Amino acid sequence: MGFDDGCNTGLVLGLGFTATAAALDQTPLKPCTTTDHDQRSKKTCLRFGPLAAAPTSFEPSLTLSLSGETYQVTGKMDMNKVCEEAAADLYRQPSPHSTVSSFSNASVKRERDLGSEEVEIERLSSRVSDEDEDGSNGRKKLRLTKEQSALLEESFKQHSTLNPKQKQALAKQLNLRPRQVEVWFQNRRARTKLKQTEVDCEFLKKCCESLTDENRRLQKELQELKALKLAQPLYMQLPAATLTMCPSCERIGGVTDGASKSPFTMAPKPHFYNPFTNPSAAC
DNA sequence: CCGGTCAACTTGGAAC
DNA sequence: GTTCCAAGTTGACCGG
Repeated sequence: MGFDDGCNTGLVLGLGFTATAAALDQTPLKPCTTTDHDQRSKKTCLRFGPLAAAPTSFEPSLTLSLSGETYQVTGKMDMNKVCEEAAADLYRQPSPHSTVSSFSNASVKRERDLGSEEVEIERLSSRVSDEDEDGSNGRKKLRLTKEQSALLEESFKQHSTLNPKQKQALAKQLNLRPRQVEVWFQNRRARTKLKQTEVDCEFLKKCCESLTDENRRLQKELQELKALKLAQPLYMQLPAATLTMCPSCERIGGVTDGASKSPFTMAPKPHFYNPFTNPSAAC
């Protein structure tokens, strides 16, 4: 049974969630299933806008209305700060060890995707050989050196995506194949997004907790107001919005709607007396 | 041995 | 058709 069932008190309790319009209107929070994008997997995910476009502030809100009077409670968290802290976590350095690796079996598609010039550069710049020591074609794990990682991170800070020219230049500078640079950036963006999702998730959890608390508090307040209302005279039990005062005779009028005979019935929409547009509605 | 990390891969969709 | 990217996966490697 609903908690407001059977008693038209005119009290309205609302739970809301608003975000700074400028931020959210470009990147709406979009819960989704991966079936949007990928029908191979049944896993679900929460997708948000990219890091740079993440909402900078959410304002969880809880509203309590008494016949048109609205009390609103909002909470605010600084997303920028949270994001910065999360990003800082990502900049740790991998421990350097062997940089020897092998070419993995490059796909036909990849060969096709690369321009001939790029393929040539890859061949020349690769630190690895086409063959493993034992002649097998299994892929070995490449670990980037500290310097390589640092430079890639530095570059990523400047722009999270690379155009072909930047990719070539960076690859040359790092003595890596352009493909490796490309893959590193792809993986780096994925990590950033993952981290951001975790941060967002934590944030939403906190919001949910605070709103639950606030909801509990307002429910209690609502019960108290209802109890108070029952103790009042009959005419005062009418929702405030349905009461009109005639400015000339100063008499209180009830609901004029013929469908609502009972003084306890709520008007579908709160009706406010406006002396300019609605002269003496009560009479 | 196991779980975490990360480079490399595959696939599919969007933009051109 | 080509290219780029996101999402998901694989497999090597490492530390506990």
